[in-house]
Amino acid sequence: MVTKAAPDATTRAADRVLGLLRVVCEHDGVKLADAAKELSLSASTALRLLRTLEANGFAARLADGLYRPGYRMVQLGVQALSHDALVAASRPALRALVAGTGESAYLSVAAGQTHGLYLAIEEGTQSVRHINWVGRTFPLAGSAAGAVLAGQVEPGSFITVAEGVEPDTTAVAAPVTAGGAVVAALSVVAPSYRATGEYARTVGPIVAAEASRLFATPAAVAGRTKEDHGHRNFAP
Amino acid sequence: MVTKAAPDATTRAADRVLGLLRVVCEHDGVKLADAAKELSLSASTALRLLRTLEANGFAARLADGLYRPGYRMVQLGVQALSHDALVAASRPALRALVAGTGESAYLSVAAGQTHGLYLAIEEGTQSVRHINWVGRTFPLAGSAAGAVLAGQVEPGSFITVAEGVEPDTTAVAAPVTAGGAVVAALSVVAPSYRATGEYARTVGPIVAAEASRLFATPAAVAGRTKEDHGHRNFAP
DNA sequence: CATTGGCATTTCATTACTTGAAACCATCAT
DNA sequence: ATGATGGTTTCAAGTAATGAAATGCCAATG
Repeated sequence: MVTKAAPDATTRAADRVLGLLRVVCEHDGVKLADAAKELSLSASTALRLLRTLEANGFAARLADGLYRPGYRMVQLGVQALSHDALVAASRPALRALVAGTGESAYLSVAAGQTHGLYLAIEEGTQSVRHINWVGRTFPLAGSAAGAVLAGQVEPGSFITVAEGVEPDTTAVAAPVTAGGAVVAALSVVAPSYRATGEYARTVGPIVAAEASRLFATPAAVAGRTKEDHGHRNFAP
Repeated sequence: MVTKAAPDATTRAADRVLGLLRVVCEHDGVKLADAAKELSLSASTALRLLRTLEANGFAARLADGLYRPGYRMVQLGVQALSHDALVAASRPALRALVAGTGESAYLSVAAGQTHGLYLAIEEGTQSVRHINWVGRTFPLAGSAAGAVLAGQVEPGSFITVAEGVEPDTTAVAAPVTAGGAVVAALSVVAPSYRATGEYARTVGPIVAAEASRLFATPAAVAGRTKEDHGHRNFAP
């Protein structure tokens, strides 16, 4: 059981600097005035806090005057990623999907109301394969993984989307659940020219099985079996 | 030119909460008393700030009472990673290394005084290949990439380490420089049984060439040619 | 069972730090 | 030159942040 933080026991200045950190990371370059406006802060307050982020390496201000994530964010973020239970648990499943289908396999989670985010990737083995990267975001609307993350796919089943948010690709996705909640999507993406005929009917059950198995095999979460991942929700 | 933050223009509470965020992310579970001690804060102050991190999703306190990185850290961290100029620039080089050697290729940066961190990975194409993951840390001492990051390898050349920090592997690494400083290491890691005879003499120059080329080809940093990466230093 | 030690959490008086409005500065377009 | 926009600095006010001390909780031990 995750202990809940007391709702009123936060520190205002700390809240504010963390809010700015989120704003900076969610934009590919944000200017002072926009960051301040987004959090309803005065420009001088936002400037001071952004300077604090800079001094601690969490943000960087480049020549164009825009603030971007600093090296600390990358460093600590990917370290956190590598220790993440969901990502660790997904690795065997992703490898199995590549081995079983030859196509690229992904783990993704919701990131905000409208987008998802790729957290873990195993590339396919074919010469022509879908290419992707950790950290890339995609629209929930119109994508197979998006439908899964929006709760539109029953656990144990799968969805196929051809020519969804990316041209010339066909995606098959299934929900990863923990404690009855959808916490991630497991998906396989192939060039559409290869995803013909019985493709979905062949690949779908494989993806759904791996997704169902993700938190059902104690060995897949070795060392962390006592944690209740149902409370690990990546959506805000 | 990166504008430097004024050294004395930070906000104390914000500094402190960011320091705690760093501490939480650098440990695989830290307890309140240790986090407080590490930053010389009183326990009550640390508790309040850790609760602020929790409330904002940057930290999570699980049943064992230890604080760990929260979903926000993973989410924003990997988004920052995906937008990172160094990682973006390395992608073609990593792919070229895999295409040219068949072995797994990595981009890594220094993370602290004693360790490095894998930021980008392209897996080799062989059935038996080196396996790794984004966010994994490795000791600088005794590793090929570590020697590079410690400045022990001339730009344009390479280093080979057999049976270094990982058994049964041979690593070849070369420095990525920007503005005259070593900002990252590009490396190829193979099972030692394949890295025999002329392996290093064949692979070394390929790695060194790709590393040298990383910030020398305008096309590799499309859209960001105006930034001076020499000031983008990932080491603390 | 009671006691002890270690750690977490709450309380509260103090004041230092945070804040935002206003003034000032810098840049660019007309 | 002027005006608009955005960034930066200044400073007075008061509240938010703080840490010491008290209290609570839990596990280990006798």
